Amino acid sequence: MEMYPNTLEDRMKCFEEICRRHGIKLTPQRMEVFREVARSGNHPDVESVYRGVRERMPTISLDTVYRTLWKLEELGLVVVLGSTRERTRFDANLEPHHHFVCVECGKTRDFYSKDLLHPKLPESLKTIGTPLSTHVEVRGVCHECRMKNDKNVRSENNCNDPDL
Amino acid sequence: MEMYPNTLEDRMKCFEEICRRHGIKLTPQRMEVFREVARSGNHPDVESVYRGVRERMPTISLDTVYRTLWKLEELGLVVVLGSTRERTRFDANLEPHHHFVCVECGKTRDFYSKDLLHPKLPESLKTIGTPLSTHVEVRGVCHECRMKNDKNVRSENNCNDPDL
DNA sequence: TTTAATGCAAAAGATTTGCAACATG
DNA sequence: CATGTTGCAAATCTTTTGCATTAAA
Repeated sequence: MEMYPNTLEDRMKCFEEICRRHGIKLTPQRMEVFREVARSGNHPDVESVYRGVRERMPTISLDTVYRTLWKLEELGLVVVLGSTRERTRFDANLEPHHHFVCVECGKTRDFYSKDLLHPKLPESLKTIGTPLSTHVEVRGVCHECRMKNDKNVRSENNCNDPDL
Repeated sequence: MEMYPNTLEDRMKCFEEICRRHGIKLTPQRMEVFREVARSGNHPDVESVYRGVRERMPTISLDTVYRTLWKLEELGLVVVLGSTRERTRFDANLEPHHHFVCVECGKTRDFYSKDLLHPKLPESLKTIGTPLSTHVEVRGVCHECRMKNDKNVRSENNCNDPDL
């Protein structure tokens, strides 16, 4: 049974631990940026984080906030909501469907499943609102990337690889 | 049993029908932009659509593509992938969870469900790739907005509403 | 003929980058 | 001390807007 840090205090500990482990410097700016995201349950955007941190640290710059947030994501300490760094994309497929997103190449592929269109939602949702539709996003590695990776692994170990 | 237009031809028909129904002018630019999205299975971004359309219509401007795509979305003819027009947002909650997104106010709230973390995925996924994790996004109306709406409806019908 | 849509150019936003000064490990 | 990090300003990239012109219904 895994445990996740869910108090602000635990999250800060986890943050410091991981920075140390990665040889990443523990600067006051980083601590404040992380604290700001960690204590907010609201999925803040960059501006909100910036505003929040500035109250305690008025000299911090916006680009440091950007850099820090991406660094935190890289370290797996925060997660990006919605479609990450990508541009807006459009889909004319109106048939209800789901998406498989490849974590390597970022490509999104459609798939269909009747079961997933109306899954059993938990009771706790009742306290939040009235559901209208459900969409499932599966993250994974697509076969295309899988094959590419296999090839690269081979290349690393084999100096006779014809592709080199 | 609903039917969705899944051939390019059907989609074009549907598009023309809906434009007419909404009194929206059927310009060559709009037709080309829609055709470009409709025929591509790749969830193209704005630039791709622009490039694609320009091959047949070299004078079209990028802002027309933007305007048209948003108009198509408004008409329900295309769907936006990922987190729409919003900014990037961050989340320090690492515990696996799902999101309830309010279609009115756009706010995202977390919810938890063990069942949804490992739902039964369809066979068809095997042809796409190897799943690592699953995330469910429920769209609906949150109670907050629901109440706001109720109030507005009341206001419209009641000139004595104390809030007016 | 009326009204909405287009193209252009400029503006506005969001995010990134180069670089010198600075702070952490 | 060495290296990674910061702040600033400028650059870049994406998206939106005002306006005169044009085209659809």
